[in-house]
Amino acid sequence: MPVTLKEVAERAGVSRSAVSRTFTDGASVSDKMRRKVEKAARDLGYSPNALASSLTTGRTKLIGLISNNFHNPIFLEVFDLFTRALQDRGLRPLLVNLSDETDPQASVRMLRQYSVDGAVVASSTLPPGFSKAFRDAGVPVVHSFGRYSSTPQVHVVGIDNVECGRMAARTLVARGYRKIAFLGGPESATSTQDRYSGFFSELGAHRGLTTSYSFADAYSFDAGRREMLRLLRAAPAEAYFCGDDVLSIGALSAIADSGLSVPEDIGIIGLNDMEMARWENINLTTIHQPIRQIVTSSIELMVAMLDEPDRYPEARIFPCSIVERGTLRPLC
Amino acid sequence: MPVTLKEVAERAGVSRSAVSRTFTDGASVSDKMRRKVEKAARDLGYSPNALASSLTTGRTKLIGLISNNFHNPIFLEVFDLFTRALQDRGLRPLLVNLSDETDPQASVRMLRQYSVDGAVVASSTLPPGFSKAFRDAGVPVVHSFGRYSSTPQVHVVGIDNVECGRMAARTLVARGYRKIAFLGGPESATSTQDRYSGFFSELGAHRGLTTSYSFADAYSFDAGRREMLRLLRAAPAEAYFCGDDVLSIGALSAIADSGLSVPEDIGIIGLNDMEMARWENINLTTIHQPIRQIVTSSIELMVAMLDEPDRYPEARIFPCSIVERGTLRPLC
DNA sequence: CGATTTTTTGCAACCGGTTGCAAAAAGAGG
DNA sequence: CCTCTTTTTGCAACCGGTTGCAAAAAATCG
Repeated sequence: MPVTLKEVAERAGVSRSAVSRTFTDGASVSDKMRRKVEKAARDLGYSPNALASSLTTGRTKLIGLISNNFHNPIFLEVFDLFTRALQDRGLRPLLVNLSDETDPQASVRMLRQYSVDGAVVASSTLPPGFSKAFRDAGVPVVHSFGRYSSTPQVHVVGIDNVECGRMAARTLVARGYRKIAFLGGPESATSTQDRYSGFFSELGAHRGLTTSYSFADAYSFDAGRREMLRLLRAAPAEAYFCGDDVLSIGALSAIADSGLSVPEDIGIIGLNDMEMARWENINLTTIHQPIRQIVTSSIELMVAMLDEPDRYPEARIFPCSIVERGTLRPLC
Repeated sequence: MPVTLKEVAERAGVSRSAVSRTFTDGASVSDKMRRKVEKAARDLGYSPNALASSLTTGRTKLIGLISNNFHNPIFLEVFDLFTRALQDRGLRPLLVNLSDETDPQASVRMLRQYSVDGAVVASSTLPPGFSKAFRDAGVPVVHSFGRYSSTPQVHVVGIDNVECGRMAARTLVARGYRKIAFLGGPESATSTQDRYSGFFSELGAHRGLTTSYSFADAYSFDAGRREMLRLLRAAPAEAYFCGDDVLSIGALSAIADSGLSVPEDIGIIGLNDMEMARWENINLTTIHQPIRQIVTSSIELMVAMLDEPDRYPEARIFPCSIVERGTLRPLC
């Protein structure tokens, strides 16, 4: 039983439009009127119904925030950054957990029912087709951490995973590793595929290497640990490029359990540069992904699209860099 | 430019009410009519505007999900569980990040503007007064992980933190530790206060102990690490009850860096039993907090309140239990 | 088959706001 | 003080749905 505009109008003895105008900025109201209305509103504890007004204005300030990764701590930081950035701009995140459901249409329908002004897909695993479905449905969308393409069909903000794969390969080769392996995230993830292809295309340019690969079934500590435990039972490689930092840290845990040590017995390079990577007892050599910039840029793009829905799709790709710590042997 | 009910009505050649009724379950529509309308709707790609209907029905199916902890990985799991549970029931989480803002009124106002059907406060740090503000504003609220009280003013679902403190104290004393300390989370957090008071009230019942305490400034790895590093520079205690598992793990990292070992030199007991706690290279002795049950129960309560907003407030407290692993010395 | 009951349908008002338009009020200028 | 502008205000229609009510249609029954 919240207070309505009509009640405020009656108490202030003015028309409903007058009340509406005092709460719409840019509308023409005299100071006298404004004071009268504000007084009445305060007395009654009125605050306008955002949803009702969205009916006529066509904007809800609701933004769908869609993710399918609720196991990788990096995403807690991502959620933190996204929600703050949205809130700072008066936008509201409607969170969608895609963990099981993966059909874009269901999400699109749901978000349209709630008339979201836009949608942010925050996932390094979903294919471009997923976010495309939003665009097709007329929902402004930006795909954060999505697959890089020189001809993107939707706005993409992220990194060039192929290049990261190459960078990892160059780094391992430079350290003199000859038996080199890729321990990827889920095989179906676009980020896994791209890192894989960059990694092996670069390795292919070098001779005398023994290479192999396998995939963890999720971007999570446990999956990395399990997969590394499995690898250790066979003959492990000299160095691994792990799909990301959580996989790396899971792998490190597995290696420690087996009595082997890093970097003496096995080298590890990760990707993300999450907070934990710099703990002294982890001290992970990794590729830094500029998460804050990606989030900030995604939101800027989203905001721009609110005014200009048909904005030409662009890819914003941020450079990554190697962070040298202690899980690879020194340069020879 | 989404399709509206009116357009569907015109295409099907029926009244708008007919269309509305086919999409409202429990409404009386003949099969013939239903088929006609559904056909037209399908042709046009219509789906009803949830916000418009909320105007008359008074329900948005929007639930505010409020948290101020975006640094503790345990909360990623909490978000995962909450969002799934809500989605399974056709409810939508509107995420509120309280990291900076801490005045309840601002959140209350915002969530009322969006006419949420209810609010879940997921925080072990916010005081009961925070959630009370929602109740006072007529917004059904449940405080998950909130402070236990025998006379709760709002629905509270969680654990008895005082009892957990006692449990930790009993465990440490039983292992023969005499120099015992509390490494709490933020001092202002209700969970910290309760764990502290339970811990020391139990210790007080034993003689010959040396006790001390300090607080980390957040429930995060880094804060735990920093605080333990500080403690190690002075004379550390024999055993620590850490505010929660992330603090424990941060502390373990600090201890490892200092060349000391666990449990030989220092004992640690945590609280939460997060996934990482059972990694073999961490192997943290801790107190298990039944997160899934807390979340499930919170949502059940929320759903019940949607039908019965004035339901008498209750506290649902779940028992915790010690999980013995390797960070305390064996029982003597 | 007609009368009676039950089901289905459409009308019109309403939910809580916004907004184009014209009338009313205020200000400017002579 | 009277015009002419400019600003402020209210009316009424509209946004996309829902719902009570009464009329129309269908079903039941003797």
